[in-house]
Amino acid sequence: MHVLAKQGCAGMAEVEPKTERAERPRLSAADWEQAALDLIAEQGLAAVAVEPLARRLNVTKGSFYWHFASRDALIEAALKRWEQADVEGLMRHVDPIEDPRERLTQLFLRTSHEMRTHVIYSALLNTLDHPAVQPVMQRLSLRRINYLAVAYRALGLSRREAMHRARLAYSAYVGFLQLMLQLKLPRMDSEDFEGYVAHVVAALIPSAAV
Amino acid sequence: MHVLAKQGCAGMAEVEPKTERAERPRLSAADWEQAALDLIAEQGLAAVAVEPLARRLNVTKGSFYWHFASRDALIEAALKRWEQADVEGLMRHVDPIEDPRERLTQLFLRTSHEMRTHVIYSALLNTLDHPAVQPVMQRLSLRRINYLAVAYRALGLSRREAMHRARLAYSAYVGFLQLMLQLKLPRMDSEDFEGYVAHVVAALIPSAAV
DNA sequence: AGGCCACCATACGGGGCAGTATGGTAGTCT
DNA sequence: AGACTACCATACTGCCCCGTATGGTGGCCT
Repeated sequence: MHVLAKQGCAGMAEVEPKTERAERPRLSAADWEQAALDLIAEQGLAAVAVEPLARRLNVTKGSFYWHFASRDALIEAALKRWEQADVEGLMRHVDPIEDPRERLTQLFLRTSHEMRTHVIYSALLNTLDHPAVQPVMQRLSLRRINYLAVAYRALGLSRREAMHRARLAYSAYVGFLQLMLQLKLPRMDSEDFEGYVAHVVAALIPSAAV
Repeated sequence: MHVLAKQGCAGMAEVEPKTERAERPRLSAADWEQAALDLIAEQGLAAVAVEPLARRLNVTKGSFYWHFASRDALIEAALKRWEQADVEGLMRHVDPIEDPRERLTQLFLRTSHEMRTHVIYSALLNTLDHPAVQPVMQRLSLRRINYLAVAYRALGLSRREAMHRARLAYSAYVGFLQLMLQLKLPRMDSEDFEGYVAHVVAALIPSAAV
């Protein structure tokens, strides 16, 4: 019966280069969180169900409930991980830029290219009815909008103007995400896309005239 | 132990003539479609389930399956009805306006005030994975974007500029809907809201300088 | 008046997922 | 080597919804 003859005896038993099969995954909580985020990016939070997720990882839910108390616990952990990574990305790559106009421009350009965190953001926008999602998305969105408003203020706009412009820019961001990633409007080719981004930058970042 | 003494034995136990109870609704297919749209506006398409909907209308699903072959059949019918009404609204109130700048401005202002159709639009944006929703939303969105592009062309923009500006304006529309209706960002007071709309109009509609 | 039919209730079977209980196995430490 | 523990499988209950089958009732027509 036992077919593990070729398995345990070969000294250190290297990681089975061949038979693929089960691979003995041995998952950790972080693996589940990562898999959940992947699933959110691909199919939305609604697709994050325990049993399908377990099937995807070639285990059963008996495994899952060892690592997490419930589905919601997994979701909260995954969201926490994602939010943390998102904030760090902003602080590392954009915030150091001194000139506010350059900072805004780079923020727009960066956002238009880096995808993963925005794909998840877009997917989560469709599940705001979930109690764990709402507060995370609200924090994150307000933080970003305020970040924009501060930059616009530094460009010389009044408080109200800066706030309005920040809202407008962020709305355009959110809407574009939804139109492209969820609604799947006919995908623009690379050239057209760059043209659009340039248009947005020109339209939403006040010109040099102070 | 058994407390059902007062329950089963009372002869025929008439249907309670006094408590007004059911009101004898006698529903039609249109009633179901309307109720479905109401539910979508309130809680999204996912909440449109046969049994809950029937409870809401004080009937059982026995009634539903007389009018519709399936849940999806109801959804398709409701979406068709909604799309039709949306198109008619545009054609009746905005399209007659001659001057393109005035037409655009009125389109923005109207959109910012009339709510029902946009609430449904926003809710449906969260359920684009549903096969019946995707095509409707795609048609409707493309139609609106092209409508904007035509108006921008009439204002003197080039083809590409007009298309980009239309995409931007529509993205701002979609994003603002999501931020306000789904994410429920702190509701702006009426004055602030009007200020925002004015800001958007000023930023997205080219000034008189041709 | 009697019947037809639109509309509805009741009851049932089935499926998918959440969560629990409990037993199994493989790696590690001593 | 034996025990301990981390990780996983199996099997079960329960809930909620979809869809079907079938029987009931009231308004309308002739």
